[in-house]
Amino acid sequence: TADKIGLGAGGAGTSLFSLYNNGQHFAQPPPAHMGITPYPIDPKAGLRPPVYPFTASQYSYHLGADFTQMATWFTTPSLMPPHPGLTPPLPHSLVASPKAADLPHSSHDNHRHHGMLDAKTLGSPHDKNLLDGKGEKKPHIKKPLNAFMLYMKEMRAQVVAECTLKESAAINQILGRKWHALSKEEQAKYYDMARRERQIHMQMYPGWNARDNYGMMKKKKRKKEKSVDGANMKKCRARYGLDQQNQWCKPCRRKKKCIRYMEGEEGEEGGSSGSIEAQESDESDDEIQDDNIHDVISDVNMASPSNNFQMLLSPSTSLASPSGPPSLMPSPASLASPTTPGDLKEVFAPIPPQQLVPRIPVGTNPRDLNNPLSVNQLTGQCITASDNQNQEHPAMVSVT
DNA sequence: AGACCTTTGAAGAGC
DNA sequence: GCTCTTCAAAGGTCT
Repeated sequence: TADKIGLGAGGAGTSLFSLYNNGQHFAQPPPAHMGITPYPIDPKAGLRPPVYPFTASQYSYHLGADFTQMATWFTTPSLMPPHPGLTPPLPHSLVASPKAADLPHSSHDNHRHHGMLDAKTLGSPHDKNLLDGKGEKKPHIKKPLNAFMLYMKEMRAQVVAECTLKESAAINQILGRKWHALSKEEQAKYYDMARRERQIHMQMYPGWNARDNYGMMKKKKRKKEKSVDGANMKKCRARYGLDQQNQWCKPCRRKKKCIRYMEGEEGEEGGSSGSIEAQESDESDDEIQDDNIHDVISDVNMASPSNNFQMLLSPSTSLASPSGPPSLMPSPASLASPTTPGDLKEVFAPIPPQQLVPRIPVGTNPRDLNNPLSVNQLTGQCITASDNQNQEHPAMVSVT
């Protein structure tokens, strides 16, 4: 049966794992430049298990308790590998989620290791994703993971372990910064992995199209579109760019819905919102000033995230621009043209080395990474509880 | 229960 | 060719 499903010990001769690692074991400690501490020791369980979710165990083909499920799935004609003689390793879109595999209290840990298809990945007969409009089964084939997704899978556990943050949104921000901090060579490793994922995915599902999965999140999209800061605000931004903000309509400058774009939308939300002039002038000065502060903060983050500038006035919202680039770490693109509007100097000041910034207890607002206490804004590293013990300045924490 | 948040990259659609 | 949109993972939080 193993041969039948293409999971023989030899498989294609070389496991994806060994391909990815050029023969090196993947569960090595990460490069020192990542600044990751060695695996902490769990007093109860001893050494932590390897934090890489897709180490050898995931890319070699252990047959365990879920084997029957795998066999059933793989022997489904429509899901069989396209070429009988081809025995491709499983791409990430088909292997077990570490969530299921790494459950600390799993009743059969030894059998639920990585590399096995789980119900979530495969979809159960009751999974609504498997049913098309006619009630017929339609397997949901997930997209192959891209380089960053592979990196996230690998590094998430480490970041979570060394950080008090637990929310994925916050963790992902850290991971995003760490990703940018990787060397080209390090990133190339993940790009290569992603490329192989796509190749294998393509071999297994020749007819699959990314478009097939579209619509899954349509609900979300519709809800987002209704929000005030929807994509429409990008219209003037897209049209004129950040360099010509004087050309933007007033609502756009204030992160409101673009009235110029709304002119083209017949009778939708724009029609009931009153005239353009009214929209441009019917708010109080206080509101405008308040908005401008938020805009300034947001725009600086977007226009020059690399600047060595510290936000001294924080908007009430945690992140200035959900769709903007990473605002706290330099990005390669932003390094090329660091600009900061001169009129922002009253709001922003350069951070001298070792400047003390107000400390807020770790975990107060875990999602707020503009909050310097959650993350070292220059390194992307978490500020841990132990960092948060500046005796000289109990209310401050040093940022280097 | 399910949407949201947040990240980057791939891929498709539309212009 | 460019821009925009969607979806991959994750899990705590919110509705």
